[in-house]
Amino acid sequence: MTERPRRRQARGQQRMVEILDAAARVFARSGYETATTNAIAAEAGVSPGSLYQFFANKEAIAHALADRFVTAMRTAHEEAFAGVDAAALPLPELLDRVIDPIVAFNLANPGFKALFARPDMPEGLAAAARPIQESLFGRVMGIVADRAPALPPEERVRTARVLIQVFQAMIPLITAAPEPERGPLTVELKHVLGRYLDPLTRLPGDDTP
Amino acid sequence: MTERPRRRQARGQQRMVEILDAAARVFARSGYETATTNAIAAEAGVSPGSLYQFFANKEAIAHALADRFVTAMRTAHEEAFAGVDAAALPLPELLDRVIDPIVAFNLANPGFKALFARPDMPEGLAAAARPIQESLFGRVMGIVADRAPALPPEERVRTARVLIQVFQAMIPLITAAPEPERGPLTVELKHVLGRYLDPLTRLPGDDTP
DNA sequence: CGAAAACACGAGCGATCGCTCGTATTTCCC
DNA sequence: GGGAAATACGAGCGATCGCTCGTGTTTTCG
Repeated sequence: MTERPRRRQARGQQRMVEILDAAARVFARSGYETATTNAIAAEAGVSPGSLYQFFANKEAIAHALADRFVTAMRTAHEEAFAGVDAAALPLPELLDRVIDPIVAFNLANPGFKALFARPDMPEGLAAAARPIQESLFGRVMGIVADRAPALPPEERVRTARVLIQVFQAMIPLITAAPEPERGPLTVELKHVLGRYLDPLTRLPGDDTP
Repeated sequence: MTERPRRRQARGQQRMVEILDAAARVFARSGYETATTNAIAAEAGVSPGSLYQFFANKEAIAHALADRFVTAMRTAHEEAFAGVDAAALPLPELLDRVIDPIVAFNLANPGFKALFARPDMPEGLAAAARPIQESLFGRVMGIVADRAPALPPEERVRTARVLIQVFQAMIPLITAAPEPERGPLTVELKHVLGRYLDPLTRLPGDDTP
């Protein structure tokens, strides 16, 4: 039933990397559905037959690419959230610390959104992305809890959802913008999130500036 | 070269409406690429041959659907922006007046996002949606200009872009949410936009509450 | 009424795409 | 060196899908 995994040579592992690189480019250009496996093979400089020596089918390619992205994303998240004292840091600094690495990740991995932002994403792909989404949700929840401890849990969930949604919405605007516009747009993103979050961090009746 | 348009009977016009209704449902379920014309025909209770009596090809169906949505959207926008004195109205009231009708439109037209939010949208479709996007952009620009006249034009453009992007990002969160969550999420949307916009409406040094 | 146009049907054509298979070459390892 | 496994190739199979076409029915209109 299950085919035993084959022992990859160094050449083969290199090919797999090349194929995934090519797939990322093709998916970014055409989207998942429209991209053809033969086009991925051609982009990688490989025959269709060779491609299927390494990946069982099109979805397996996407899945391997997803795993690679998820790993890179996890690293970016760790960089973004590690050692950040959400309760003590001034809000602007906190936003800088958290947002800049994740924006940088999305700029460095242009295929990422093309693969994961699609509504017709196969279930297997969504499953691969879910742990990283939940991890992100947990971290944002933590920050909200640290900075707005008086907020009821239900509203805390809602706030975290809104923060993540707004953030993810601004990413394509930033990555698609020409270079000189990216900095100001990132500043605007921080304004949106910061001004949304700021009033929640004050207790009722507290009017310190 | 050009085929002359045929004179539609009442029965035919009714069929076209049914086909577009069916297409909206199928597109909403599967997305544009994955949806098959035979599935649309079946959903409409019509043979594939009949479908092509009314629409030249798949893209023509999407285009007609786009036109329908664009018209409905224009109506919703007019309802949202007409007779709103952006300079005089308190910000919360302004947000209520503008946001509620557009949210209602998106709730009433679930196929809309499925057709227009896709990255692989054919160019013809994007062209059909562009006038309405530009109209929306112009209206938001007007509001920003009314409420923050001191803002340099360049920043005004950026602000309008951000407002629209954030708004459109929150729409799927609201429409996908179960009913009891929609109200609170809409309130959050207004908070995000309101708090982002509020500081821009004050001149430097103005600290009225 | 009668002819022309519009409407309706559904089998199947042509093209595309994911994927296979037979074969040839390269690498590993004893 | 030599056999096995891994890598490489590309023509083409099978399935799917957008769309056509031949045929038959209903509506319109003079």
